[in-house]
Amino acid sequence: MIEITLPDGSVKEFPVGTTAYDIAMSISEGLARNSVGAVVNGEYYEINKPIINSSEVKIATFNDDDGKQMFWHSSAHLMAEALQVLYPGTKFGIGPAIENGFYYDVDLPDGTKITTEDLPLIENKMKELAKNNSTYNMSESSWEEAMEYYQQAGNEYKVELIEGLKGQKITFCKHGGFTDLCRGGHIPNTGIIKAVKLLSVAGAYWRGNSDNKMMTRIYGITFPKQKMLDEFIQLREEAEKRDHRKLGKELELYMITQNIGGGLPVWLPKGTTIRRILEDFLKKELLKRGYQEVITPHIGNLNLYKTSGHYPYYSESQFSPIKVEEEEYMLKPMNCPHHHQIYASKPRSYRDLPLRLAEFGTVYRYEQSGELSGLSRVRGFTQDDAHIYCTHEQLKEELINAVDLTQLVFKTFGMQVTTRLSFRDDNSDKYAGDPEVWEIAQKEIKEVADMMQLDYFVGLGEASFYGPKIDFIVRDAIGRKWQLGTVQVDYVMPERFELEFMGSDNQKHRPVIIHRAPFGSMERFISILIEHYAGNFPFWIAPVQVSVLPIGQNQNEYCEGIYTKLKDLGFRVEIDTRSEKVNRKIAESEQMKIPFAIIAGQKELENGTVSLRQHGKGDLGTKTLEEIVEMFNSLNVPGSSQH
RNA sequence: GCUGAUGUAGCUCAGCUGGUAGAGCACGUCCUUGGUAAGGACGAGGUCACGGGUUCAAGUCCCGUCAUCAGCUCCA
Repeated sequence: MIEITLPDGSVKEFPVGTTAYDIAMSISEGLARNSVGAVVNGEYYEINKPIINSSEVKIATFNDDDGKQMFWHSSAHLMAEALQVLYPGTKFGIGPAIENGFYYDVDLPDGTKITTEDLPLIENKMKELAKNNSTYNMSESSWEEAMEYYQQAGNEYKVELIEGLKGQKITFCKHGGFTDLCRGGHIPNTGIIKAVKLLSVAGAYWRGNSDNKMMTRIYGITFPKQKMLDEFIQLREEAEKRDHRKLGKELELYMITQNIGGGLPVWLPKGTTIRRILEDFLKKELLKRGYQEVITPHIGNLNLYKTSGHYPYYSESQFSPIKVEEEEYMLKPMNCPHHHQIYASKPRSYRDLPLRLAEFGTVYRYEQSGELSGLSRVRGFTQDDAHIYCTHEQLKEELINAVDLTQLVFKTFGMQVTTRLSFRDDNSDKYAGDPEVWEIAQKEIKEVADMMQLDYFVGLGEASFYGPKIDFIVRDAIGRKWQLGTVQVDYVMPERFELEFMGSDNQKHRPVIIHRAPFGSMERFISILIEHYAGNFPFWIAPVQVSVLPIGQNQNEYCEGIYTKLKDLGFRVEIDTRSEKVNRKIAESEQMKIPFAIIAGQKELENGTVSLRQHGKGDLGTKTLEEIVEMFNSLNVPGSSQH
């Protein structure tokens, strides 16, 4: 007998060679019916794979992440089988489960191309094959046998994968007429895949390396029930409505025109208002926290960037230098070197530190054309940048302050973030500076993260070339991840720019630099903000807070008075005196997602009152202007989530 | 930059297998002065992304370029 420990901690005895299915049955028939596989000591097991030793066992169903992974991994096999039938000679690369579904990278036979139009065909073949209820059968062979198999099959991709598994037993998975190199962890049979949707087809470099051949990647998702697929599709459609590129146009926040240039967003009046509100909010915080604001030019001498090392390190992603009177200038790709010049402009004493220089600095980077996307990825953007020059002793406290400010920003806007400690990859030579100093910097960052009880993960190889970072990452409406805020430790630039301060010991010392930007880029932050609120900005951010709508032209004058009063009080207000019906005016006010509409007809004019309507909620009834102003004042504070 | 898809009026989109461009909204003028999500009439508006080619004839077919979208690579 062996002992099986279940997730709730209970331990049961089973005979040697029992299966997850037997264990599930012993709990309930329903669980057994819904189980798609099992996690045995952290490894994925098929439901019928014998368990030999005492183990921790978790039964996986489609309702948990492990179950989904097995389901989608198995679905990738099914898609591969369909592709093999439809496009004989296809070579298969890798086909993993991902967060929402799966993909398979394939190398199609010469002359074959798969486009979006072909996807339904493949879908149908998958559904057809699924109905065969084929089981996923695992088998094992020696490394040499496996190698020979794929060498004969002429599949250089699998050969490469097997090379990486030298000396190990190789496992295969076979279902229907398809055999694949596979570690294991499958659903009981193809028949439980009831709903199939192939989502997109795109190119993907083999092994993620742009020097390698580009394969065809097909993304798909499957479900055990059609209803689940319907819900998934509906959710996706809802998400697309939040897309900032769509809302940005509809709400007249920004535009991008080729006449100015791709990736160079133009802020329209309403978008500019939002941006100014965010800047005002942050500037106030910065002053409280001892920052000093500076302004530096948009271009700088190329020598600066040679000193910093950004040029030529990033020369591929910078605009070409501009030659003027025998000197070369760069559109600044970052603000740091300019701030370092301010630091270096006079002798500094330890008494001056920490010196915190802040700038909403606009930088220009040559991003590859295929990368540009709305406000998220652009060629010109403004960082809410600052550089903190401090002593080593002050570093931790300053890091804590910087992280705290970043957290305040996300809290103020109610945004969910994940935190990444971005560390160096020891196997890479892209980093500047002494590895030992890196170790220290990373240790300091980790200590701060622990001290502040950040819920973080470590990203190796995610550091910048001059130092480790704490990055704050959010998702956009369609699930893509973007880095927003960042706090970085830098021992390299003080060396390169020979920054110094006079210590209390009358000796010269190097300061440490913290680079930090809570919003990150104003453009990207606002793109996320638009999607976060689905364009329904809270009152304090809304570019137009209230629209005044006279019912008939007889009330235009009365409404002008209200409009002027609100405007004088500092509210962002619009008035619509057109000879349109009030329904039309309301519709347009709602469509522009303006938080409130003040409506006045003959009745209100005679009583000296107004009627108030809230966006998305409807008529709030008759009020006096005083009541409304009081309410608006209470809503008009940073961090207020009310609309 | 790479792979694939797409590009028609300010916006959203129609335009079947080639036969000389349409709708709704927006815009302008006029009528209408209305009670909580779109009142009516008329009008103006397009080198069908751009450049070549095939054809008697190209928005439609072919090639190239540019841009947008999805993904890959990259991201100080």
